[in-house]
Amino acid sequence: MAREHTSTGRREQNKLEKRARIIAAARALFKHKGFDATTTQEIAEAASVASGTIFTYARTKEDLVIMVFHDEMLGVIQDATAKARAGTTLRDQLIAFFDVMVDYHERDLALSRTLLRQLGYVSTNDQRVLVSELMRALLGQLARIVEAAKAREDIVADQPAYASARAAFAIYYYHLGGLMSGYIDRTQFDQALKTDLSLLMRGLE
Amino acid sequence: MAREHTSTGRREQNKLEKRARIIAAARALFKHKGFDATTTQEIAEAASVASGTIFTYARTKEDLVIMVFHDEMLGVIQDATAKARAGTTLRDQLIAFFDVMVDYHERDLALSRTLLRQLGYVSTNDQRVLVSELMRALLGQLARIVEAAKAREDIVADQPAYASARAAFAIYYYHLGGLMSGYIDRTQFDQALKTDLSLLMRGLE
DNA sequence: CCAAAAAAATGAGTAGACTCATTTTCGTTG
DNA sequence: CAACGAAAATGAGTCTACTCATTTTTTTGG
Repeated sequence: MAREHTSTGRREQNKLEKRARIIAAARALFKHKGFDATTTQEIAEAASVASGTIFTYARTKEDLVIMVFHDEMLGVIQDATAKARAGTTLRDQLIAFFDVMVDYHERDLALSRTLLRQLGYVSTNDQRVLVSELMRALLGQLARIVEAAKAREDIVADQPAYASARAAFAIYYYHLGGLMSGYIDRTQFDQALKTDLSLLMRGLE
Repeated sequence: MAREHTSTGRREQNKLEKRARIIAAARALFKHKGFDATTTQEIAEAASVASGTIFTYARTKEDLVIMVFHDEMLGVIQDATAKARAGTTLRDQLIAFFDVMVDYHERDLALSRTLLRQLGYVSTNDQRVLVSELMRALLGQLARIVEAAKAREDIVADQPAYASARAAFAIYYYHLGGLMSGYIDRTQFDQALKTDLSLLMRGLE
């Protein structure tokens, strides 16, 4: 018999459960002891699998960070979207959106730093898929916000919403890196984001 | 007697020479065998120092990548600036500038990937100093290009040049990450950069 | 239900980045 | 210049992420 691609045989079930246990264990340990101080052995123990099993689910220890974030971030994006709705101008909506994201990252700096590091160094295909999914969700929401601004004639309609969302995110991402690496503090971050997004709104010409 | 801060006693000389040897050895080995395949032992041997000595000059193996780039990148920024002069509009100048940078990164993808990774994860103060210096040089040149565009009334003069340079760089940096991580190819990169910089020029409003 | 094959798990072993107690080199001072 | 203290170099040892040959579990086809 031909199986569905996403089958629910015992094998698939076990894999899913085990994967969930590993991610949960990694999340708890990373938050409690920090990324560096947590060993893959500890994660394996906490997840009740052998040490080698970790590496059939994540090629590297860093991959685990991406997995942990993947789940959480989708929720954060939703929160950010909700918060953005309150704003009146597109610029304020974008700032409100990114504000929620930064608040999230500031809750666990060390871990977010590891995430940012990993986002710029995708090594496996599984990882690429997870990151792509996150980025699609994030840019999709931003593009929707931009579309709404077009509809109410807050901005001109002749620019593709997706490119606008991307440019805004690029600006946010750059300053987030500065904040996470300690080049600037939160006040400077807020200021820089405001300045540069205003610039994007008005244009240089 | 009070010594100059940058003294040239034998001790300082030795340190500078040794540092130069280590960086040269690291550069040669990284280019020849790749970052991962090069061991710190090999670098130490090639530089004629003991294995432990490496770590008095670089806290981690990744720090070595920053050191290697620091020297090279200053030259690349000069080349990029020269190339940018040929352009007629600010947008074309920026594209020409970034073009030189990307060409450079494409010559050794694996190493540039490691660099990008490290740029987002500064761990030591020495590293922060080197990166800050690079960024200052880069954004400084970009700001000068923007200033020139203001002078010839290519763009309006009421935006701070530094913020404009920063926003343009943020857009470049975001797409560079996409290129280095394999989410997009060079053609898509060129297209996206063109689109998003045009957006920055014209503004959303 | 029973091989046989395929997929997944296991954990002892390996490799290599990094540490640190000790040794060596250099600068200073009387 | 000799003796002392400080800075730098050393390399044997540690720690841990990751590998891989073997074992266990699951599926499949007859």
